[in-house]
Amino acid sequence: MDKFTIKDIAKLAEVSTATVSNFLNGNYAKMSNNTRTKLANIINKTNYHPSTTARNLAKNENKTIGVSVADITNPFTTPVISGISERCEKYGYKVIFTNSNNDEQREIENINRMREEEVAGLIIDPVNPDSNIYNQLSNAYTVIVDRQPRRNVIDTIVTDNRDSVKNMVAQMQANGYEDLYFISWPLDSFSTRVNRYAGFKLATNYLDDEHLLTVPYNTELTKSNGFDQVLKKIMTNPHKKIGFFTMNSRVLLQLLKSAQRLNYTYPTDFGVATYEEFEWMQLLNPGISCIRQDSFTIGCSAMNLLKDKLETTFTNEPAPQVKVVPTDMIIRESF
Amino acid sequence: MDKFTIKDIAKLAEVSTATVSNFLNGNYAKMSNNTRTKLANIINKTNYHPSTTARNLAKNENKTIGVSVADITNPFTTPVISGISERCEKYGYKVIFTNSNNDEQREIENINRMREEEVAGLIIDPVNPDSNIYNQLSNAYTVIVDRQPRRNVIDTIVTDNRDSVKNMVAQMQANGYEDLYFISWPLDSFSTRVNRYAGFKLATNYLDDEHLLTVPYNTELTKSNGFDQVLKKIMTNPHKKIGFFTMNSRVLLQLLKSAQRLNYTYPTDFGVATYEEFEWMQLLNPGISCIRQDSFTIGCSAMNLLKDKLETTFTNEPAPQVKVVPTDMIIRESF
DNA sequence: CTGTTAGCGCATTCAT
DNA sequence: ATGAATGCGCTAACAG
Repeated sequence: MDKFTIKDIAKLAEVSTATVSNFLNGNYAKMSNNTRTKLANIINKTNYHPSTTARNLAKNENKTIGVSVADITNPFTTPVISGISERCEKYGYKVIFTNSNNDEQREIENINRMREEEVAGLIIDPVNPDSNIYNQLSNAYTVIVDRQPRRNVIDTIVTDNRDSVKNMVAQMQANGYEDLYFISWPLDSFSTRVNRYAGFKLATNYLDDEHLLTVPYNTELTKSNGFDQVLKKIMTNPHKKIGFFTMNSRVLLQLLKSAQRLNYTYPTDFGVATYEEFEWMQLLNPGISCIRQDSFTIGCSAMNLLKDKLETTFTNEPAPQVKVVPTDMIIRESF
Repeated sequence: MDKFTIKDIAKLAEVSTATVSNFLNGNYAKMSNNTRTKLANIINKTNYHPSTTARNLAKNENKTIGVSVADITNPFTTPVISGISERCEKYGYKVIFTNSNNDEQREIENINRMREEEVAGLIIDPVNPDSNIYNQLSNAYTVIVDRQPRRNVIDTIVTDNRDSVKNMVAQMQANGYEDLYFISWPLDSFSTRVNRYAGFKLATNYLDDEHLLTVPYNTELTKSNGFDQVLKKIMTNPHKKIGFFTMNSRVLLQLLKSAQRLNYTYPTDFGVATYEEFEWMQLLNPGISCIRQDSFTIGCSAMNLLKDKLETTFTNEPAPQVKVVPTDMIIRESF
């Protein structure tokens, strides 16, 4: 590629490198209009571009932020990345990505690698938000998205998990559904799942966990995994209108597949609603009521917040905050 | 973060910075075993990490590669990125991402920005592979994926578009389907679409384009856009078994939605197969026969190739090649 | 307004 | 086997 340096430009323009540097940094006050236009011309003609590497070294700063995502194949992730990228571009940051592939060890390595490479800030979609690797990270330069740590030491951007579920389930109740079930992958301590379930309990007032149904994570849809039995048992219990809320679209897929095998249909035999919305849901007839989360906005918010933290100097560090991004409730004909 | 430099380490170990540098670069031959272990200890204890920025500047190299994707929300893209990332990690490259959002202008800006930032190489999933921006790029440091330029000047990794469609359609013919249609977004000059259609014609030997049905790009599934009429007309033509091949999953969605509205079902009223496979297809009953492409491998191959190009010095530049990544044909019950 | 100069953190001859 | 010196391309005082 081009081999021009600031020296070459200085020589061509018959000025010093300092003047060129000033020009590059927009300090036009420090030069005559004459040299300013001359420089502009030369730089334009030579197609010269300052080396970011050298610049970073000299200024001892690095305008790149590092992103670690838990699982890039998770459809939730893509819009988040998209939001982050767009923001970074706008703010003049570069962004480097790593994928943990749901592997906690891998995540640790990735984060460490990025830190060693002196990124200015970190945005993390954590595999396990309660991992203690985050304790070594400073809230001054990192933001967590999606999954929320139990002990909050770092700013976190999450979607409205609890209240949106609560509202949707309340809606189901308003439509006469009395026997409600929350279907989810194992809750473990994933805040997304836990909070969605919390919303469910808030609406239903169930005291125990009898209405929490779990299906195994990442299983083949073609196999029943015993869920068929569970479903069958529930469905043969005829006193009340039965409704299901699924924790995400892949769980919904499990439920529908199971129902298909057992020949149950909605909204006749049961009502259903889900967290998440995807294009393929439009194929389903009747349409599925769902909670649409705005992942793109989550990405944007994360970067906005990070930029603020990076570029403002606080006299005293503010307490870590949790920002909740609102969702849309889409009502269709599934209950 | 840490403020240790190579000087500090040198001082602590009572050696010169040169020795430390040699240690860091694995030139153990140039020092005694004694200083080697001493250095190892100190570096370990101080948690010192050399500055990649300074290193890059000194060596005048930059181990990061730039990736430009046409549309990050395209489900094809995610596994490609995943493959690239994984490879980069393995080979010790960093990777920076940009999203063109299907905007050619934006893509140009992104690519230029990355070039200015002195990335070592470029992997491009192009918005418009025939754009002349690629003429300014050297085949020495760039690889194109997915969409294939008509005039090939840069190495390209694509999925097996033509032959896999040909084979699938031949399969449909073997099952007795005689009136076959290829449904696609407008072909324009997108190589993916063009090549898939070429495969279709190869199998069917249709001479004209009467059996090419196009649906508008990115439309709401809930609207018919006139496709319902087209479908209806075809379906009322009863002499032969009718079969459809859809160019990708989103087009499949269009077809199925339309069929749903008109109350046609497969494989009774028509047979169908599609390019691409996604998880939600498992919901469809009967199952849809499809061509599964290995996007992850495409990403890996792209990075493999790029690494080769970057790290080997050619006496004479080899001619640009097109690498075709094979697909899987999944036969289910949709025809 | 413009030029001189001393770093930024590291790699790399060339001596010793 | 080790060290001193020089430079990578740029920025930021400080002089003038």
